[in-house]
Amino acid sequence: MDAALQTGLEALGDSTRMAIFQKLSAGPLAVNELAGMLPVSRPAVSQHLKVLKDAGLVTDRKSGTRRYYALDPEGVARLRAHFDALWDRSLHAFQVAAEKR
Amino acid sequence: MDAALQTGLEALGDSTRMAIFQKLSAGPLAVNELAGMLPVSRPAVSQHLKVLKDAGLVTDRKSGTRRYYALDPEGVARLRAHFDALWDRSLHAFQVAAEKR
DNA sequence: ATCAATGGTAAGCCTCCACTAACGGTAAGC
DNA sequence: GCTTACCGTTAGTGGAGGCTTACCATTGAT
Repeated sequence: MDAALQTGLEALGDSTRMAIFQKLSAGPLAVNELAGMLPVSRPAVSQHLKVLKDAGLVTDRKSGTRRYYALDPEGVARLRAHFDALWDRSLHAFQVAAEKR
Repeated sequence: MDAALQTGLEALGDSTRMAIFQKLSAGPLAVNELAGMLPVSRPAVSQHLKVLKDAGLVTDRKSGTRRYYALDPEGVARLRAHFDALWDRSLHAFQVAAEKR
């Protein structure tokens, strides 16, 4: 199958990680700020961010004692391409089946 | 948040369900046929199909003793729309952040 | 009516993983 | 120096869910 697609899916499959992703889609945020918006502790957020970073969906930038996380547009675009291909294949197959009638 | 997006994500987040989705993208299949292609038992496939059906990604059609499952183009299109909106928001936010520099 | 084929469901097990608590580490301010 | 703020990591735990086994229902064939 497609490893990148599967990795991205598993990364966003968890609801908390998806929430983090949504928050970051509004702009960069520090770990504490993220933890303040979510019903989980700060270490949990840290761990989720690690997963998102390993999946190439997020980048981090250190600023003083704080560390800001932001979406990685390259990783997002790559994942989007995989999804688009998946949708196309799926809907194309349905189109063929419909015409065969 | 967006419940439909979250439901669809959790549905496809599992690797086995994703595999089922991929198989069905080639055309309708019966439960036994799906189980034969996958390293899990038939009941497991049935349970996964139930989840996919509840998420609106799959439809079932009874034919004799067999039950054929197929992708639901409407549900797929709906999920795709949510994803597209998510990508757009994400990349737009990055664009804004880049111009602000 | 009996049997085979197909599949949905229940119960139980077991693994995985999300989460917290505790610790250590680094940077800024006093 | 000391303290405060912020963060990553580890160890341990609890719960969620994926899987199998067993059972039952339905359909079609003999």
